[in-house]
Amino acid sequence: MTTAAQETQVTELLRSRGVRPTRQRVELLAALAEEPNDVTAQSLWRRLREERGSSVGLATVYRTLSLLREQEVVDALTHHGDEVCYRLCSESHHHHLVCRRCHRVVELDGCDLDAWVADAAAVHGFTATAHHLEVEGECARCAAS
Amino acid sequence: MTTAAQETQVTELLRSRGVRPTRQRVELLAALAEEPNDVTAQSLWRRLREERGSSVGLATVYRTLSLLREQEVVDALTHHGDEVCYRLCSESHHHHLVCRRCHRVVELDGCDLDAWVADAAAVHGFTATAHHLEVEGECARCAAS
DNA sequence: CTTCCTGCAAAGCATTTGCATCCAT
DNA sequence: ATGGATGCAAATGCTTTGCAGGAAG
Repeated sequence: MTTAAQETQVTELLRSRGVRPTRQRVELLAALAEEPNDVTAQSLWRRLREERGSSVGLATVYRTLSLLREQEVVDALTHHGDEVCYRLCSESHHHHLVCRRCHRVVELDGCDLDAWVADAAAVHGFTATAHHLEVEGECARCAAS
Repeated sequence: MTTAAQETQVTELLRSRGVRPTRQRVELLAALAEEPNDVTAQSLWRRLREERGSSVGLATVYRTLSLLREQEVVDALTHHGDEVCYRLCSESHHHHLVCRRCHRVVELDGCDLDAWVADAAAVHGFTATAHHLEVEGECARCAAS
């Protein structure tokens, strides 16, 4: 459930990014904060309507997620190949570790690949500006079963 | 242009993966081999029809690319976010360096991140089975202009 | 021959957009 | 008040699928 405290926090987050905190945006972000894994726009929309009694429209979910991605409030992942998934992530540079069985996502903080990446890019005359790493594996729980 | 030698080479590649070398598949793979960068199914289809006089259907392009991806003959990339791009790549493990201005793609061979990745995964109880790194940057040509 | 492949057109689906209405400031 | 945001439905565009005819072994 969404508590008043959570709503306030989410509202502040939106304000701090210059995004007007409308009811729908606050609802969406609060719901996203409670998702343990990444979700598609469609699944988040269904959850909002069916489990949270929101009357938000699908188009608004898309518009809001797109806006939040631009403001770097959420990360957009594409590891399932066909559809885009969203996730509320830490603000610092990090990578994702995804379980290939249960799709659980864990954040890998403390990336120290910058030097390696810069070197590899320089070999080809490139100046590296960003990098994205995704690690696929099996989590302990799935490996045990 | 596609030479007879190229066609033979492409045909052998298909045979070696147990894929029946039909005319369309050979045409497609020969065309892909000449693409310097990654292409979408749509753009490859247009090029086949308009610049190579092929009468291949769009559905066949999708079907063939999908088949070749399963056989690991081509790599599927999603760096533009919305559409899937394909590319004929080296067979060994490698990563991609993409110019954010001109979208040129260079392969980064000799990845020695396995140890780093395995360690990072182990911290979270995961067993790493694969990893994908994409480096975004600016190529020398674009940086100069 | 027989099986798999292809082209075409139609269908499917995620995402975007137009527009009248509504809400936050 | 008033400009931006929303909901709905229609449109868009990539990708897949059904099916009759065609090619490969």
